[in-house]
Amino acid sequence: MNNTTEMLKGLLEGVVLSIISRKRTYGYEITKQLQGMGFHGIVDGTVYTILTRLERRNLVTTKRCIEDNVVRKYYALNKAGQNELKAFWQRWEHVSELLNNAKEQNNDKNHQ
Amino acid sequence: MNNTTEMLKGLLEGVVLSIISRKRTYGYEITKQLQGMGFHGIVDGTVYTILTRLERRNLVTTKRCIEDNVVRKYYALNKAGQNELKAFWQRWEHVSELLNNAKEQNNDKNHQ
DNA sequence: CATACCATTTAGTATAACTATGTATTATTA
DNA sequence: TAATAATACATAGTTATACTAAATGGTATG
Repeated sequence: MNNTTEMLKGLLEGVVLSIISRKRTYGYEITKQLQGMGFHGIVDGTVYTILTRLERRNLVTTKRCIEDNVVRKYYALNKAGQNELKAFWQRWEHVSELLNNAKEQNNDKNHQ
Repeated sequence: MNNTTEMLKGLLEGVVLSIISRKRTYGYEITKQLQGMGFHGIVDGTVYTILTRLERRNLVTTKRCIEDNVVRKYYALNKAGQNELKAFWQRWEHVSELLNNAKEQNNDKNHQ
């Protein structure tokens, strides 16, 4: 496990919600998108556990479809998922502001 | 448990390191400082578990002192702790950039 | 026909924050 | 002075999340 893992807790799920909100998609593609967005260490197993969780919490609708000649499980946000995504970004705004303030204070101390 | 808890995982420890780096301090005071910085839900039990962890990992030096007529356990960063703090802010820079990019993409989708 | 890629599932592990409770001392105040 | 609040620390147990690792099966390609 790399040292950014703990920092991703509570964040990765939100990013996955965000990806699904853009267009209906499926696990394997989400994994590739995350990697393309810079989340390099994330493997498919991690994404599938998040998707299972989102489904269990009724934040997404799912549908198995055949596309490009393969069976895929497609995910889309329902209303509760959209609300959760909105709430996630609000939490992020709040928490990242607190962290950036803390970092500022840290810099002040080290440069005066 | 409130819904920012998971988001604080991997962050709170870094903020505590940051607080200790400013001046030698102790658990109870760190708790009050965190609350003053906007981390309102954090209680002393949480802070003490973090401090125990930092000690176990040899990131801090500790010393029991009598000040203001009470016994306190004072913490200070050692060299490893300073390095860890530096690495923590680097991780934060990296992860927060990824998250802000994801948020941007999310906004793009919703406003065009 | 072997290999790589696409696609999903899940049991088990590690870690971190939180809950809840207990202990003990010092300060305040009714 | 007895009760209460505030200061200060410790820790066992709970919950939640990301990760590991292994398994399954289909499709494309050389």
